[in-house]
Amino acid sequence: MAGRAAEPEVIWARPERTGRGPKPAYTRRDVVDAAVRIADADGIDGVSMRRVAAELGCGTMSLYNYVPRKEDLYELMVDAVSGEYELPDEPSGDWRADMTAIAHQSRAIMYRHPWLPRVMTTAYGFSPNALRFLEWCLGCLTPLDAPAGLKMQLIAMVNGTVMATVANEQAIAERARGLPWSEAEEQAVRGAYLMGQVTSGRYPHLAGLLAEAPAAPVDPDEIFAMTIARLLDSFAPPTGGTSVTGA
Amino acid sequence: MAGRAAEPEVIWARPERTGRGPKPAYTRRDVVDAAVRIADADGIDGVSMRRVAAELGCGTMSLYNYVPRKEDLYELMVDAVSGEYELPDEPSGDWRADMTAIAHQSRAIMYRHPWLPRVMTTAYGFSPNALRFLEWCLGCLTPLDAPAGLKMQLIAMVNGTVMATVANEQAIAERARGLPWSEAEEQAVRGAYLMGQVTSGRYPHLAGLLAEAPAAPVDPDEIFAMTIARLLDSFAPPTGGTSVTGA
DNA sequence: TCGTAGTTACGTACGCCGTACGTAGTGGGG
DNA sequence: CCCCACTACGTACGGCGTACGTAACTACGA
Repeated sequence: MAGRAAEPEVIWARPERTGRGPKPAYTRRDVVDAAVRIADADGIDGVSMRRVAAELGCGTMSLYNYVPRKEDLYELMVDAVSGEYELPDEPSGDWRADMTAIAHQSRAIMYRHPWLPRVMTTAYGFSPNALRFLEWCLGCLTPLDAPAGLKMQLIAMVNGTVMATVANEQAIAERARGLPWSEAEEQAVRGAYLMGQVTSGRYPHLAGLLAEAPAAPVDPDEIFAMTIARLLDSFAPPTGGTSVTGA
Repeated sequence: MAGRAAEPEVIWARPERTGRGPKPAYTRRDVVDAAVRIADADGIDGVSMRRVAAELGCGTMSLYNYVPRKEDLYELMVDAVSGEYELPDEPSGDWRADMTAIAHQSRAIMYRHPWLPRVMTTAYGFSPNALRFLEWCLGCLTPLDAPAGLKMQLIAMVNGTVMATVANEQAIAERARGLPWSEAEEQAVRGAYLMGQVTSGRYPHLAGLLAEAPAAPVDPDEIFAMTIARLLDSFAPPTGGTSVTGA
């Protein structure tokens, strides 16, 4: 008989081995790493059980000894890259600085793994590294005098904002994968349509915006930093000093 | 010969009909509505070309007369439900009120169509209704004295926040679709794992948070309203009056 | 010590999926 | 009026997730 029956369980609670039987050729981590490599290279849709097995050099169905369902593989992938956070031993005491640093780390991780935002909308939960991350964030926020619920909101909003930002920045690139034509063609064709619409006169405000835009070429990093700063301000306005609202 | 060759194009620029030949049995809108009905009922993964055709009562391949690729169907679906925004003829003049109303409409739409957040991370672009929405938002923001780029950031952040919020609230329900067990079992099993971890002592801050939580049962609507208010504050702090920071 | 039960490995097969391609029939424009 | 662009759609291909069966292997209880 093959792997155990499908029953309600969380992948994190399932032991990788029980001790009996032949030694497995790989570890669960090997499988996940292979999947992450494929997703980084070819996008998340390139991750199929057959492809992962090929990458590993084993039979497709052998994977089911390590991972009960593909959904669990996704969760394991998210957890694996969540392990890339480098969290100091102790928070600095400046919660704004700590949260800003965390946000930048999140962004860097999502740039390394552009499939993350998409997968996280379905396969995100309280994985070990998610708990580690959450615990760290709460630690950073101890200096902030606020009820626990508010701290959770802050963390959630920072995360959500980073996700939305990166997803937005990389939308075209990610979408272009597996299209019958190139990314450049896609971008050109979409840009042409947008221009046609805007110059049609039906969207005066939008036209005004686009007319103004080229005058101010923007730096994504700067925008990101400003966005996060503003977000943190909204939870605890900086005591005196200049506002970040203006440009 | 069947439908035209695959070439770079935007679905919005492709005419639905050219005039020649027999009258189509359906409209592009019929196809999209059928897809939306299925997604609402069975989740986005229930939307397959075969299923949509069955819903419509036609052959599978007939759909390709209306929609060149499935990806385009997704974009059409997003645009269709984006048409559910009810936008007055003129902004009220109070941009905070207008943007708050928009955010609540967005949330309502995403509750009606829980698949939206997931699909929007890949299939979102400058569709007609997206342009209409954007134009409206920019109109609402004319009273706000800020550079165009900042207004775009504001709009993007409000949208992103709504998406992240709803996606988070509905994560378990959406994930449970197509699982080999029930949503209740899923939730129970995940809750049990979480409890086990938190009570292990490895996550003191998190434990403290959970100990505090049941004392303050939360109203999602209220949290959402507060989050949006805070977000808007961060772009233009209310002139005098109480801060919304505290709970 | 040894049988056996639990495990690993993996080939085969089923029912889905998106969609390329071919064919038949229809009706508007030159 | 007739041609041909167009609609409708059946068939088929290559891919997917994974249920199930079989064979080899090894740690443990008797």
